[in-house]
Amino acid sequence: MGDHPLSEQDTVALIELMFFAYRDFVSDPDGILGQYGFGRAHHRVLHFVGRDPGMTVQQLLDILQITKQSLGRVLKELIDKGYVFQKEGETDRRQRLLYLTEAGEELRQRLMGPQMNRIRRAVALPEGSAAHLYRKVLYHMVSPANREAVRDWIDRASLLGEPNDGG
Amino acid sequence: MGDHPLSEQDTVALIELMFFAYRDFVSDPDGILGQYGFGRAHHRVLHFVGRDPGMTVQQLLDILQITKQSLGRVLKELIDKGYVFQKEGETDRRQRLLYLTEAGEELRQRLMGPQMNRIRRAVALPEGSAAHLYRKVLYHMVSPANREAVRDWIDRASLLGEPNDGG
DNA sequence: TAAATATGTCAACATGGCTGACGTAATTTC
DNA sequence: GAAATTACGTCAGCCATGTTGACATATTTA
Repeated sequence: MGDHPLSEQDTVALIELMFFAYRDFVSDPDGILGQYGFGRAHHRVLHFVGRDPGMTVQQLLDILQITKQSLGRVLKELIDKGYVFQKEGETDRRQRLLYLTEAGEELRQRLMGPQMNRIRRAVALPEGSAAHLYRKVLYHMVSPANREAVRDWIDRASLLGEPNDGG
Repeated sequence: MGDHPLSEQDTVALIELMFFAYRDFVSDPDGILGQYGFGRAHHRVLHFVGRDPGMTVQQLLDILQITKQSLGRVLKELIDKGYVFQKEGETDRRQRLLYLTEAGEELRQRLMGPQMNRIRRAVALPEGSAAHLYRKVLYHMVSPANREAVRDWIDRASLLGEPNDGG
């Protein structure tokens, strides 16, 4: 069971579904972002900073895997418009620890809402453990070299646990 | 079973895995594309034209959901470099039906290879019907308004079935 | 004290989206 | 048969977001 590889046809269908699903998945927040003059890059920053308040700029760069120059632009805009603020590190004063303002956390929740609904609907299938399998499959889609970082992130962020949600 | 919604934590983990997985999934072909002076947009065109040879420009636009101007640029490059060619429609001579050249089909296969491997590895889990569930979940990630088009595409392309592979 | 680290910034460039406008050939409709 | 619509192409300019390379500053580490 699950021993022989997936057929060519089924595999191609999954490749294409990856394209279609991601396309629609990221379309959810786009309309909202437009109202603020933001783009997807801003969304990513809001999301990850909100998940791990006090993270360093370097940690964010590692997660996003973009250059600091790319990050710089969107981060500056988010700070200027009052959605993110920085605090000097206590142990290491070179660091500029990242936090969301109240407006930032509100926006983050607003952006996450439709994506959570979409995920929940997609996973709410009759076949029992769809969510578990789906998660496992997506995890194995991540490149082996990145899996430890991703696992660490998910585990850590889960421990931190939506700080502004559970109180 | 699967009755109550997914927990906040689990849902957020899936949202993030969607980001990480897609990021790495599309990274596979990027290196190859660079050798040809192409980008992801070229890949999409190669893929879908190869899946449905003789498709019209408008059909391709509907699949990709981009403007004809955006498509125009990459399509022109693919034609100029000899990976795609056009044929006047027989019943409607306004149409420029799209086909891959041999080089185009070769490149398409080369780009698809690592993604197929990645999908197969990700889906080859002990839990029996992982592939089926994963596909179902991804399908339900597509916006309802787009599901009929996506289902039609997958079904039709599956019927056409990788023309340059099975003979 | 010297080297490495964390961060910021300036400049230039590439990709791939977008809108708006215009043109041509072919088909369809009235 | 004239008019409207359709399929496609193209020019021009704009925007978002990625890139590289270079340089500066403050702080920590060796």
